[in-house]
Amino acid sequence: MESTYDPAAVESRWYDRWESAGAFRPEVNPDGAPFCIVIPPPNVTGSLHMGHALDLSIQDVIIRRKRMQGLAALWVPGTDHAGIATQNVVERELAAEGLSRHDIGREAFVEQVWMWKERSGGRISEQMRTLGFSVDWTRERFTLDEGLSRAVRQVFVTLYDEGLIYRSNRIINWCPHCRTALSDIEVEHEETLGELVTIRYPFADGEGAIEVATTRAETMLGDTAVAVHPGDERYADAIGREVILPLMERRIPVVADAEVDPEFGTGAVKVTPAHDPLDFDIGQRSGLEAIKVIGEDGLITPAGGQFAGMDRFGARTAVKEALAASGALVSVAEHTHSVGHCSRSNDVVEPMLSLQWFVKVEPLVGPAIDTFRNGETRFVPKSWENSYFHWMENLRDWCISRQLWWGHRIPAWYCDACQEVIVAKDEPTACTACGAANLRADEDVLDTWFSSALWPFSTLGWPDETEDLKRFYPNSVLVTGYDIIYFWVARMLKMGLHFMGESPYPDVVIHGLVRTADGRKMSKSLNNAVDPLDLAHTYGADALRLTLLQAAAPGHEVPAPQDEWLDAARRFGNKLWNAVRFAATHVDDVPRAGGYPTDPAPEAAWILQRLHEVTQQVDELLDEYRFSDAFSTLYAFAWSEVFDWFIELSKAPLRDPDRSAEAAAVVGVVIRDVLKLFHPAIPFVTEELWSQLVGDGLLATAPWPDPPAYDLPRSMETFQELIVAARRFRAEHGLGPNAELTMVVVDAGDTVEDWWPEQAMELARLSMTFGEAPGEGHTRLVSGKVEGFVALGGAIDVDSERQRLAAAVATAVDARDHAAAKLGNESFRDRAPAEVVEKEQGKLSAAEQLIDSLRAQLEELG
RNA sequence: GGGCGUUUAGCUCAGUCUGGCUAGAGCGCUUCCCUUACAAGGAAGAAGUCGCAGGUUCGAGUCCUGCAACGCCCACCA
Repeated sequence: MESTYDPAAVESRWYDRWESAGAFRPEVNPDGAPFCIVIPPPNVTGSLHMGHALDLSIQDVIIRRKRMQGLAALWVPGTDHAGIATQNVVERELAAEGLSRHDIGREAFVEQVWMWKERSGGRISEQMRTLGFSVDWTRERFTLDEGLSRAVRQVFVTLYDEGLIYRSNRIINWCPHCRTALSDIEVEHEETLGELVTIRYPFADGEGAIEVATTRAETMLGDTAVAVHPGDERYADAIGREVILPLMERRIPVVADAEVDPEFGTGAVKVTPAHDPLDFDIGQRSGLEAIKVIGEDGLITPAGGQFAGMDRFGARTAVKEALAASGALVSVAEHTHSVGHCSRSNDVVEPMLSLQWFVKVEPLVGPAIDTFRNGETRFVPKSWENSYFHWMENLRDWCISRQLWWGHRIPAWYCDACQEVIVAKDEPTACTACGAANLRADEDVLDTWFSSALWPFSTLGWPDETEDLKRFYPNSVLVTGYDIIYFWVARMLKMGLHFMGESPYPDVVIHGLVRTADGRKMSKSLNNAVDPLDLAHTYGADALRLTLLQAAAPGHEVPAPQDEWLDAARRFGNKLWNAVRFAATHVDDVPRAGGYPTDPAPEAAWILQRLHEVTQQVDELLDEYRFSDAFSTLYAFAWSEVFDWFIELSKAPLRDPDRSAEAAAVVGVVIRDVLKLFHPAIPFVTEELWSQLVGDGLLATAPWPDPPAYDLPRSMETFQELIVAARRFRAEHGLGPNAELTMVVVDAGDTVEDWWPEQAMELARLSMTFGEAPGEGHTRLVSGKVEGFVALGGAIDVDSERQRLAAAVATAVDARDHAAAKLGNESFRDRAPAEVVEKEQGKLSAAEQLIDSLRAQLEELG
């Protein structure tokens, strides 16, 4: 073995071996209970970002541990066709050649996207392999593959037949850039400083006027009424009269509607039913015409009169100027309000009347809430329930049709002869109503999230009754960032409960988003994103994974990996490497599992007991999805107990022919279990080291450790003896911790001559400086047998020793006073639990003793 | 306009649910040590009025109330 660990060389050689051994298939544990995670499918044409690296590292820890625990662990990989995102990418490519998708036509365009998908779609899976994620590639799925498309059509048709999918003319969010409708959550609201324009609408009978305010002046071209609150006395006379719409010179009525807030602005609102949801509702109630003045292209329609053909923002200015010129403009004031932007193109979204397909969500919401209330499903951390409930209870129907070409075609056909709408899984040959043969297929595709919502069961083969579906639905846990709870998690729950009758998973683990050092979201557009593959290249995939896992505390945002942390994680790999290198020179034949000694030497019993405790702790923490705590605990145990302590303690026994076999066995077993415990987090280096130390099969499929507990009387007794002896020794010689004091423990019968001078170096190696007490300073147990001490040398720095003692006295006095004050408090004595009072008394007397001894030492120093 | 989160050492964060040894970790910093798995290492050490103000309690970083700063989410503020 090399003396330093080279991640690049090691990491490149394991993934293929795992895969070809079938290690990631649930079939490796044929008798195990099923355990299943489906991957949140990344965009097929994208590449892995830091958020994926975190999300997938967490899932890999879960799935690898379950696999080692003997469960039939399945992690289903796959990708999402990502409708708008992917279509935009290919359209940009076309644009570079001066073409639009309309130039080449739908069929050719879709073919081009497929080609693009074939070209670049492998990138994600390549990156996942590089980072070591143990998914079952034989079960890989794509949201647009044949099986999932069948699932989508089945769901659509069923929901349509149940009346939960309908087609309707309503106000939707329209992105003029993408030229498609969007759902509510694809709109991002941004606080924007705009203008509040107040306009005077004169009454048609010539007496007076009514003033209305708007932030979108151009929409006034489509006004078909002015509305006021029915109880608003200021406008009681106005209701039922007509006003003249400036510029358009149209007579429009003043109507009453309870939704109008009399407190806002003038209390009168212009009504544009075709371009505002509230206005649309008012229009419905008052039977108003809806005039569409902004088109799908973002330009003013012919209905906009003289402004027709103008861009919507240009029209806003032009309308204001025209209003000013005609004297109808009352005022223009600065006004901050939130403006919707398309989450894909960032273009300003236009509310617009449009004929679209919707999912009626109300009947689906109840079960998706109850599943949490009755404990069938839970969020980890639980605090997400509140916002989830609040959000679910205020849902509006989900607009699912998109005017795109890349996606699942909506399975609807229209008969122009009799206006029949036919929704079916397979294309009908003739109208089911009138028998006409010429049916027109719906041009639109479905929202990408429609197919994602089916992912937990569609990937397992639904609607077919496959073995996988029976075995792995419900899944076991879902891991995702909070940013797609509404997009994805809520919809999976609704669909899973509706179609499978069971929650898709009992646990929903929500982690934070990866933040940059200054706490901002990482994003390509802000140009502050760090490519995880770059970091994996520099520090190793293991280092990246460990760093992310140590940062992932539940309920918190995840700070982006910083160079120092990554470096620390890489150094840990090196430390492990060297520990195994040491062990491998002393140990042969480490068993795959078991091999725990029944009557270990004291230092062995100590580390084995710690191994037992730490394994239990780590198991508990991982069961609670507390990855940061689990791996921090493990890291501290491995480094400061196993490497710094235990390996040092083992050196003497390993050299002693009588004890070396036993010591070697323990070293082998302990380090083997450390490798096992770390394997889910850092699979590459541990697998490599497993091959060096154990060499029996793959670590990836080795059994999870379950080390037994040990009693520690013998070693603890010895440990105490050692400390007592050290103290006595120092007291006798008037030495404090600042003394450069070196001591060793020698076996019974040994004499100084036996050890000195030939063994001087060895003694120095084994010797340690003793602190004042356990926990203060460091004390090492060098041998199970403590018989005496040998001083090899020593000196005291009187000044610093005096300073130290003085500070120690002050601290001890504080402690004593603190304890005394507590004990002097009557209610403390009366009401605190007895053991607490006892402890306090113990503290008091310990402090007093300590003060005495410290003062004595001070005096000795003079 | 609602809701949520955060505020603890120079930096990044645990600890708060379930109140109890004089508050912890990593990194950084100071001193010492290149000795046999590892200098990409080892040993020792300094460093915190736990955001502010009240309250409950024998006892508060932890529970309650208010405030402040920062961040996030939701919302048909015309």
